[in-house]
Amino acid sequence: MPRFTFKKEEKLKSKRLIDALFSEGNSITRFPLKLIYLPAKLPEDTLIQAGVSVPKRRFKLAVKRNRIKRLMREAYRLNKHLVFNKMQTSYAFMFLYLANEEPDLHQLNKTMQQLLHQLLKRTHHEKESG
RNA sequence: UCAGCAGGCCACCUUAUCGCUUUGUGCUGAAACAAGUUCAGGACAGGGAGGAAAGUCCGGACACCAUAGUGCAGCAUAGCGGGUAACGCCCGUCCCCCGGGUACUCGGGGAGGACCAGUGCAACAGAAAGCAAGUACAGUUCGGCUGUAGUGAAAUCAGGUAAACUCUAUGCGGUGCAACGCCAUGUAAACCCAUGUCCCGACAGCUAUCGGGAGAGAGCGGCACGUUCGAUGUGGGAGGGUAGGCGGUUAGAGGUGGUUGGUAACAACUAUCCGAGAUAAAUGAUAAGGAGGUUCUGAACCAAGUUCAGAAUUCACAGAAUCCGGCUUAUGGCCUGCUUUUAUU
Repeated sequence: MPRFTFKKEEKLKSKRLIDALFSEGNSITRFPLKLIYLPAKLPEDTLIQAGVSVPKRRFKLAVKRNRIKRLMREAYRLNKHLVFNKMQTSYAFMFLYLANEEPDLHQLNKTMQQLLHQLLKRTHHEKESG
C-alpha cells in the first residue's frame, strides 16, 4: 500500500530549475495535460520534484486557477507511485493545463495515468538507445 | 400580492476516507558521556480565506532616504461645526434643487469659497453681447448728444459662467515589506577607465595622528536656497555571480456585552472573547446524507398565490501576500420598517 503524499520537498520551487525545464525539457502531451520533464540534480532522498501551472491567459480568475492546480496536484499525488519506484535518475516535472474548461478529477486521473505510463516507456527507450 | 427605498444578518452543513500547511506535546533513530541542542521519521491534539480577500482610488501605521527644512513650481480639498491616528471618509446643521405631502414636515440629491483683480467663453433671438458696428421715431444746448421702440435673462450699462484659466484659504517631501536588518554563497573593500587635497596649529623634522578652515565632486523626486557627506572618495564601463535562509510577520486605532457622556458620528471606563501566515504560493479532493434556492409535475384551498408531495439541479461574486480605516465595483439569499400597485373578504 503506497502512501499518497505530496510534501514540500517534492514540490518544484527553484526558479533556475524551472527555467531550465522550459528551455531544455522534453514534453509529452495527452490532452488536456502537458508534461515537461528533465533529468535534474535534486537534494538527497528526493527522487522527483513536480510543479503545476495553469496559464493566466486561459483562466482570468485566481479562484479557477487555484481549483485546477489543486486537482492537478491531487491527480499527481494519487498516481505518482506508478513512476516512483521505477526510475533510477531523478527528474523535475512540470504539468501544464491546456484546456479552456474546468476539468473533473476522474478525467484528470485517467489522463495522468496514461501520461505517466507513456513517460516510463519514453525514458526506458531513451536509456536503451542512448 | 407587486415594485421601490432604507437598515441589519448569513455566505451551505454533517460524517467517512485520502491529503496540504502551521503550532504545541511527547516518542523513535542519528550526531558528543549527562543536561540541553540539532537533524530525520512517524504519532496525538489544536489553528488554517473574504464581505468584498477584488479595483489599487483616498487616508494612515511602519521602514529607509537627512528628526524631511524654506521659497517657487506641482497636486489635492472647498458653506459652517464636530468625530477620527488620518482622510477626498463619517455625523450634525444652514442654504439651494427635485419628489411627495400640505401650511408644516418627510424622503432624495448638491465639486454649495471668490467673476466690484485680470483673461476667456456664451445656444436662439437681435443691427450689435467688447474693439467693431449702430435700424426707426422723437427731443435737442446741433455733440451721432439724449430718450423711446424692437430682440433678449441681460444692451458701451452691467449681468451670467470658476467639473474655464485664475484668485483665496488649507493640506501635501520621496519611495514602498521586492521597504529594511542579519546570515550563507561568491576571487567580492575584486577588475578596467576617468577624475580628485590643500592651508593653519599641536611635536625640532618627515610619515602618521588630533583640532580648525577651505574644498573638486556627490546625496536630499523638479528649480533656487539650504543642508549633509566628502579623498580608504566620486562617477562610468565590461564581464561574472547570487536570486537561498532567518528576522520584519502577524494581538490589532480588534470583536462582543454593559455603564457613563454626546442629537449623532464617536469617546472614556469595565467585563469577556478571538488570533491564517503561505512564498511556483497551504487552507484541498472524493463519496454519502441533509438544509436552502431555482425549475418542472401533481394534489388541496375562493383568488393573485400559498401549503404539501415527488423529480431534476449543487448553483452568486469571488482566493489572503506587511498591517489597519474608508471609498468604489461584482454578487446569491433571509429578516425588519416605510411608500406604492394588484387581488380577495
